Formats: sequence, C-alpha cells, structure tokens
Amino acid sequence: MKLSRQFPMNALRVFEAAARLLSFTKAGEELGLTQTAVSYQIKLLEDTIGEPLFLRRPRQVSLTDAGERLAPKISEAFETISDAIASTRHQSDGTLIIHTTATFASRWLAHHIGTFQLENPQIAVRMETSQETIDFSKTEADVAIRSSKSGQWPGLRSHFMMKSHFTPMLNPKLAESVGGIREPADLLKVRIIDASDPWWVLWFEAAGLPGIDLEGRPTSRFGGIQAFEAAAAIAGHGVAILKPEFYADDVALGRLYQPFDLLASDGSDYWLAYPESRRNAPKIRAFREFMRKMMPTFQD
Amino acid sequence: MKLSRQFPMNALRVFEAAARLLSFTKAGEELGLTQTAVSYQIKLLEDTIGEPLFLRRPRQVSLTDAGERLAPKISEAFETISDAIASTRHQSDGTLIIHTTATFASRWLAHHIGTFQLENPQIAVRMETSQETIDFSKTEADVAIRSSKSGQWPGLRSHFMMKSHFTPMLNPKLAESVGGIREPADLLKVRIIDASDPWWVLWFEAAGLPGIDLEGRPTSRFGGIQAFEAAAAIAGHGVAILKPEFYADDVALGRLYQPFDLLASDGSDYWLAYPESRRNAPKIRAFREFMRKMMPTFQD
DNA sequence: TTCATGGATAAGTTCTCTTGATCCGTACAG
DNA sequence: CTGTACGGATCAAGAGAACTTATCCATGAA
Repeated sequence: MKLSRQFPMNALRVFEAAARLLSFTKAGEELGLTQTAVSYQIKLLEDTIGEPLFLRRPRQVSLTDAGERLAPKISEAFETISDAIASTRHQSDGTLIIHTTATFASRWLAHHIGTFQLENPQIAVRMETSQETIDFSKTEADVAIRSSKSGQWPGLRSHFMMKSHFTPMLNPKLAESVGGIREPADLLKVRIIDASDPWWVLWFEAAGLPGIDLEGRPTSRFGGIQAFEAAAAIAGHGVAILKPEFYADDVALGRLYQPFDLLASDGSDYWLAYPESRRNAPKIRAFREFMRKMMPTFQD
Repeated sequence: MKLSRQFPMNALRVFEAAARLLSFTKAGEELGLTQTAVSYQIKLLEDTIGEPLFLRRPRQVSLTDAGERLAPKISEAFETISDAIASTRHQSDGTLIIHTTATFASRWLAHHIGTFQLENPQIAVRMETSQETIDFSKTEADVAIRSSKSGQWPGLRSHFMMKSHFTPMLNPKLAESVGGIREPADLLKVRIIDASDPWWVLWFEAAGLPGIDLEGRPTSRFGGIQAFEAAAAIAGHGVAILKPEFYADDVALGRLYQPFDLLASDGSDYWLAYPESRRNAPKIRAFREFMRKMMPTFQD
C-alpha cells in the first residue's frame, strides 16, 4: 500500500501552513500550490484523522477544537524537522573528508592543506588514507585522490593533477661513499630499496638498461609504500625510486639526492575524483579551487 | 510545483524507519512497501539534502555521519506528530457536541443525558442550542437534533426519533377556575398563550373546529419558543399548545393538565442527524445506541 | 563453491495530486 | 441594496510521482 495512504505527510505540511495563516489560499501561495490543492489535502487529512480540522466560514476558515489542538504540535514537529535538515546540511558542509594515498597525504597534502584551512576556516578537514580505490557509496568520503592510468570512473568527475613519474633517490652521503653516482649502472653499487617495486624495471628501461635483473641483489621491502621507502633512503639504507615532486624538500635539505634528471612513468597519473552529483557542494567546490591554485598541472 | 518536490515528507518517514532498523528491506516491511520503494525514497531524500545518509555495505547499510545526526531528530519529530494526531483523535473522541433545539434540550435531553454520561464516562458532552438548522461544515458539532418534515439532508445520515405532535395544556387550577375544560371550545374561555402559533389552527382543525379565529383574543407571544410558552402555562397565565412527551413530568406533578387526548401534528418530526462520513466515530455510535435505547420510537 | 541475504537498477503501472474552470455564498464599497 | 471581490468547494482531466515486478550484483556463510 502506498505510504501516503497510511499517513499523509504532505497533507500535514499543508495543514501546518493553513492553520498558521488561517487561509487555504494563502497557504497555497506560501507552498507554491493552488487553493484547490490545499483544499484537497486538508480534506484528506481530515478524513484520515476522522475529525474536521477547519470550519469553512465564508471568506475565512477557522480551526475547530481539534485543529486548534493539533496545529501547534505539528508546527513544532516541522520546525524540528527543518532545523534538523538544515543543520545536517550545514554541518556536513562543514567537514571535508579526503581519501588519499598515504604518500600523497604525507608528501603533498600535509604540506599544503594548511593553506586550504586558512582560506576556508569554516571547513574542517578529515583525511583518511587507504591503498585501495574507494567506493563512494560504501565509504564515507567527499573526495578521493588516487593514482590511476585513465582517471575515469563511472559516476565520478575527475581532474588530472600530476604525472606520476619517478626517479631514483638516495642519501647524498651514501652516494659519496660509493664514489658518486654518475651513470645508471652506478646505482647497482648500493642496496636497492624494494627491488620488487616494478618502477625500477621501468626506470632502468628508460635509462637504456632494459632487462636488468635486480633479483638476488641486496634489497629491502616495504610493500610498495613509498613513504617508507623514502624514509629508508633518507636514512641511508639504499636507493629508492621516488616521485621527485614529493621529495623536493628533502633534496633541498640535503637529505636526499637525485642523481639523474631522467624520469620514468608507468602511465599512471594522480587524479582528484568525487561523485558527479556532488560537484556543486560548496566544500567540494572550495577544494577543487584550492587544488587548481596550488597545483600548476591541475586540470578541470 | 509539487509539494513533495520541495520537501519529500514521505521520504523522511521512510528514512526514519530505515535508520532505526538499519535495513531497507525491514523498513519496507514495516511500512508496507517493497525494498525497492525504500531504496528509491532514500535516494530521493539524499538528493534533496545533498548528502549521502547511508553507506551501502553488502548485507547491511549503515548511517553516515550526516545520517547519524539527522536520524534522532527526525524520529523525535515523527513521535511528536503521531502523538499529536493520536491525542487529537482521542480528545475529540472524548467530546460529543450536540446541537439541538432549546426545547428538546431542556425537556428531553436534560432529563436523559445523565444516563448517557453514566454509560459513557469517557465522553464529555457539550450541548449547543440554536433555532436554525446547522451546517456541519460551518459549525462545530457532532450530531444535531432537529424537527423537520422529511429528515433528509444531503451528506447527512438521519434517524427518525419521534413524531412532533402537540395538544393544549394548561395549569389545572386555571382549568378549574373556568369550570373545567370539557370540550375544545372551552379553551377559548382562557387566554391563549401565543395564539400566533400555527399549531393552534392545526389542532382546532383536528378537533373539528376549523377556521377558528384566534386573532384579537387575549394572548401572550413568546416567539414560538415552546419552553417559554410552557413556563407561562405552568404559571397559570393561559393555555399553551405543547408536545405532551416533553411535559409528562409537569403533568405528573400537577403543574400542567392535558384536557384532551387528541394530538395534532404539522407533519414535522424529530430527527437525529450527523455527517454520513462520521457514522462510525465511536462517540457518535455511542450516542446513536443510547437514543435507540431511550426513545422507543427511534428508528435506524 | 554454492546459497542466502540485502541492495541497486530498469521498465512498466497505478493512482495521487495538481491544474484549470466554474460555482457558490458572504462581505464590503459605493 | 446592488455589484464586486474574496475565499472556498467541486469536477474532470492529465502529469508525473510513487510503487511494483523482474532481474542483477556483491558479499558472507555453509
């Protein structure tokens, strides 16, 4: 059975307005309905309650005892409801939930999000990190930052942010200790941090040394989590293959050294994504603008 | 524009159930809808609020922060509403508003309504008297007692209660003072209380004295309000033409004397009427049963 | 692996609700 | 006291919302 049959919610809403204004016509105007519609809805409500709520006097309706009793409570309830909805909307507008990779979070977002906060003091930011691509219908998130080849997901709008290229990096002291790294092959003099990382193969190929076998060489494994590999490299445990954009600071501080300009890529890029349907939510709009400003390669 | 468009009330109702049960399917069962319908309504609500309210996890949905915040307020509002409606229904059920003629009220109802109250202690009775036939859509009333020839009104259900017949009555002492009233013509020896009352002509006709001219005779006028005429007759001011059913008490007490058994009628009868649509309201049903019991001539 | 559970989706159907036209009764102005 | 404006009721017709049926998909359990 239809819900409206059991409990005519809309009729209640109409009643509330009519009781407040003591006029069906005015209530109609307020709600964007015709007088006919109001009359119909009121009758519907009276039928389901089983009590007349209005006395139809010429040129004016007035409430019956029953209507008089009902009206204030209904008004109160509607106030509760609209307050609740408004505050839900408002509060949710006030928190931006960003899902991102751990690396992007620690290497880029952590450094720049302060600017966003400064510019949008009314928006709280919650950052969540995860390796897998999240599903917006299953995870609570407003935007996601992901690396992916196409950056196209059904139902999502996405913006290209930056190329995901990489190059070897190591502690400058470690480089010195092996007499400097002058050509790619010199890298093999030091421990390869996570030789199982597929990026190595790609980079050596780009460097003109295809088919290099890193298997069996001294290595350390970190499960492909770049932030850990970087930390190891900074500590001088070996050479890691990293995204230079993320480690410019460490290079500047002399904690990391990038021996070659050569960058390789696996074709994946960094994308910002969010549900198409929410593209106009203020907080999402604000974050998009922020990214556009902070990241030269950001694209609409 | 449709109201449901601006503010999906029904969707809120569905949301309330879904949030409480944390299941679209169960909510559907509770509301008598399919799971599909629930899914549809929730999506509708999410679209208008602009925030996802549920996380769709396999085999279970859960509330988002926004949903979590919204749910208790909505529940509260609905509780307010249903309480309000229930109490309106209940309280209105608890008061029976009877519109009646002054005469019927004072002469019959006043004597019997106590029994009704005793049998229906939960129903308060409010009596209103008026000479005109009331319009249930313009006047607050549950039932009306009226004298009328046909007893048929559009939209109303009506029950025949009693014939509206009448006969002359006077104070027994007054009758003695003129040597007794033995035949109709003897009535002319005393003052006629409200000779303008058309009932007199009818009664004299029935008594075999048609065309009697009461004009110019001593009289007292009370605007056709029987209760006043009766009071005057009891006080010994003259002879009034009254409904004997209403004055049985006064006859028994010796305050009034009915000289003839002959009753005349103008064709009007007493009817109980109420809106057809409300025939099953408990209080109306109770009053109908009461009348059936107390008034031998009452008809369904 | 298969089954059961719970939700999403698509397409079709029902029927609520809205609209627009018209009528009626009263109040108020002239 | 008459004409006009106001406010509501009623009716028929049509739009579109709400709901259903059928089907699919993903996951957790057996």
